[in-house]
Amino acid sequence: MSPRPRNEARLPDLLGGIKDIAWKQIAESGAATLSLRAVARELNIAAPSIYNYYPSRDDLVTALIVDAYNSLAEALSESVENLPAEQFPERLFALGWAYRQWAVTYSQRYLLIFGTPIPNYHAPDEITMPAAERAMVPLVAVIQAIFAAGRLRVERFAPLTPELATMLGQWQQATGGIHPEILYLAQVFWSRVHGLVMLEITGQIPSFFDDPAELFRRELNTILIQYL
Amino acid sequence: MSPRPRNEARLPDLLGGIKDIAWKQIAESGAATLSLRAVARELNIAAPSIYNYYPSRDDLVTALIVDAYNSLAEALSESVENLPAEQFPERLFALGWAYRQWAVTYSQRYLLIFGTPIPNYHAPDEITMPAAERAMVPLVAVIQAIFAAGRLRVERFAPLTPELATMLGQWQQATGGIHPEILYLAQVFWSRVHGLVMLEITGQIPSFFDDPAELFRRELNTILIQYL
DNA sequence: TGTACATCAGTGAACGCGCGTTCACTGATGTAC
DNA sequence: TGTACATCAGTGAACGCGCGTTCACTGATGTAC
Repeated sequence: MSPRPRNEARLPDLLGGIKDIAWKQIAESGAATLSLRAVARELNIAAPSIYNYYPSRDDLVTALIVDAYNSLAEALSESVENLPAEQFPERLFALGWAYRQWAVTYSQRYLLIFGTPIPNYHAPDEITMPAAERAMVPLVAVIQAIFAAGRLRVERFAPLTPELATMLGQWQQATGGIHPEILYLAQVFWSRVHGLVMLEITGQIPSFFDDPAELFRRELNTILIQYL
Repeated sequence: MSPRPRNEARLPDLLGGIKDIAWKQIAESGAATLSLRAVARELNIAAPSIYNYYPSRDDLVTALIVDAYNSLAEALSESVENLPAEQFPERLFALGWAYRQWAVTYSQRYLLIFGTPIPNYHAPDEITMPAAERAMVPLVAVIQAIFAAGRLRVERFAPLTPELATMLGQWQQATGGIHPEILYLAQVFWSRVHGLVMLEITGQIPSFFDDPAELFRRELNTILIQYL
């Protein structure tokens, strides 16, 4: 006797609906206060129903985190897909700009993946880390292309210490041979963009900056001058 | 009839003790889960006693935030106070290094002031913002000294757009005339340092970096090459 | 085609928990005379 | 010096709240014959 298939038509799509409402509530008051009961309430559903879809609150949070990384990865990919491959500065700028754009638009998603870890929640690394790595792929690809074209001005950076070279070597092996300087520059490009975005999202940019985007634009342009 | 003075000797210093335990608990499990009852429990004190010292949980949090900013400001000041005034690169490096050092040592304090805002807590800007600005003073001072010595390589940065110039001009007025480029460079120096530190503290640096300090060192040295 | 039956998504009550805050109190302390 | 008294830091009980999770259930659905 085969198990009866779910009657998809009978009921609203709860699997998706739960996540939709969860995102909505996260957008309103942050991930730390996300509660199954509040989600159920807004769905006009009994709280235990959610357990038919997610075995626990933490599993729902994990699913949301993965979705957030995928959403970011997609935004980054899209930002460069229509730019000619050889327009290096434009591509790098577009990535940085899209990163901030996504972060500002979905600031609570951004904080969910990059902010203070949620109390009493531990992300399962084997699920969460691949998603995080995927989000970095477009950036590494763009920098790799610049490097391959011989346009990356590596000499403008402080020399690689042996210790750092060793660590980057390990990373190189794991990525199937991407040049250490590419990995390094991707990492620090990310950290520079991340730093400004994080300050903006958490409200630490002095209020004189009516439009933090201008600050961001100059920083990105400075990065271009420095990298290429 | 004058009010009776508190009997300081009779009891332990609860005003300080409350904060000490609060810091301890924040260090253990983060600021988001800080609870008056838990603090009282660890102090072997009835929970309502705390209300003799702080009118509400939020006021305690505010006091902690101010302390955290002061602690950071102090660490930054100390890092440069024994360096000769004309050793510009060393001073800038020391500031960045001390920033990371403080952040790594007191990561939960760092997250308290720079991480995801605590849910259902709103910091009173008039208390919190001056403390935050004070923490920036040593950095601005060092960059100002470099600028005054004519050693700041402003031409290496992307040109100032009119919009950004206007915003920096407002900031300049509020600071009593500090040159806009000084303010700008202080802001982006901070954001670069902050970006790497934040990634490290939230566990986003790839695990291949056994010692993220090396990553940080190269970034700081690169900043020095670029700034001076 | 009709009927007995297995499935299982959703339910409502309940458990135990911890929280911030209020309230009337109590009892040691220091003061005024 | 001794005593009546005002002070007020700390107390214990209580309020109302929301949470994650468990449990036995129910009833519409689809299936096997």
